[in-house]
Amino acid sequence: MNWTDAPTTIKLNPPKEFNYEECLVFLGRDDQEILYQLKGDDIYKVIRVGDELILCKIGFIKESLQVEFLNGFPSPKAREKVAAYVWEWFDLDTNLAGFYDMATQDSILKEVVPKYAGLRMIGIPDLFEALVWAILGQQINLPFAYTLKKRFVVQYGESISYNGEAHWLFPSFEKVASLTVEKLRELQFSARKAEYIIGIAGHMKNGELTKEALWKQGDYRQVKQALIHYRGIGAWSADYVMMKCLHFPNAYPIADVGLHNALKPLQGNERRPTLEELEALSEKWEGWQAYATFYLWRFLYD
DNA sequence: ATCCAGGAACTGT
DNA sequence: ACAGTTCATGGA
Repeated sequence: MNWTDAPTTIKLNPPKEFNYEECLVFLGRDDQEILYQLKGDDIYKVIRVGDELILCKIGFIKESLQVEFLNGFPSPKAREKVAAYVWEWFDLDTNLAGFYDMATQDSILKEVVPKYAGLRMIGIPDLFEALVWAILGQQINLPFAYTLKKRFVVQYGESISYNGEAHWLFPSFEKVASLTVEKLRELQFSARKAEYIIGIAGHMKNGELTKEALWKQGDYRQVKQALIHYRGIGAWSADYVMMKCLHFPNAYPIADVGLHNALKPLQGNERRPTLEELEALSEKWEGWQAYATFYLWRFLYD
């Protein structure tokens, strides 16, 4: 992590392949988003460090990501945690040169990837949030999934007020673990999704399910198996979480409808790609499946 | 009205 | 192992 520290503002120096505007396009893709707000070219987001809720204003000035603290003066340790969070959120550890090289040789990616040069994998650093979002997104349209997320966050998350506006934090797994299915049904969660989410929260509350524990499982296949063993997490959700939260470059949600829909026109087809075609693409994209998928989602948004 | 959503578990063979 | 069924509700 390449950053400079100061009491009220920290600066992150991103790698060469970084385009803030492209990242903003992705961040602004849904106006129902509640876990951050865009105002002009600035991003407002609350980040939790221990018991502290730190409201940050993130912008891009002089080739640096600048994070300004709006509610008080976090300790040096807290500032470092915030820097690490933002660094991870924008996936600034990945060197995209290899991906861009590979894309120039690929008949599909070469039509897509250069258009969004500098777009990073905008992640979900919080594991509970990533798992819940994967479950909420299963088999329902995206606008409705955002509606459910919004209700969930407003009902069970914390917020801090700044200039008359509420800034929300994702609910804690401690709190969600003790909810009942009925309480989530009130938000129009299906009974199944409610069970899955409460169950996942319980596994996180007892400490067994953490990012570190998952990484310790070993390679891609082992981590994926470990995730799938939790009720409510199938192959698609496991890959989604490994892509957006655990930073596996070869995570590949092969059953993803968005991925399929993006590939349709790029392959010149009316039909969706077959499983065989998707597996062949995965081999061509080996080591960069997650970024390929992410850029195809971005393509879909155009 | 009908089909599909950024699927997954459950059931029966 | 594999195929069919059920869950649930909003959008097009």
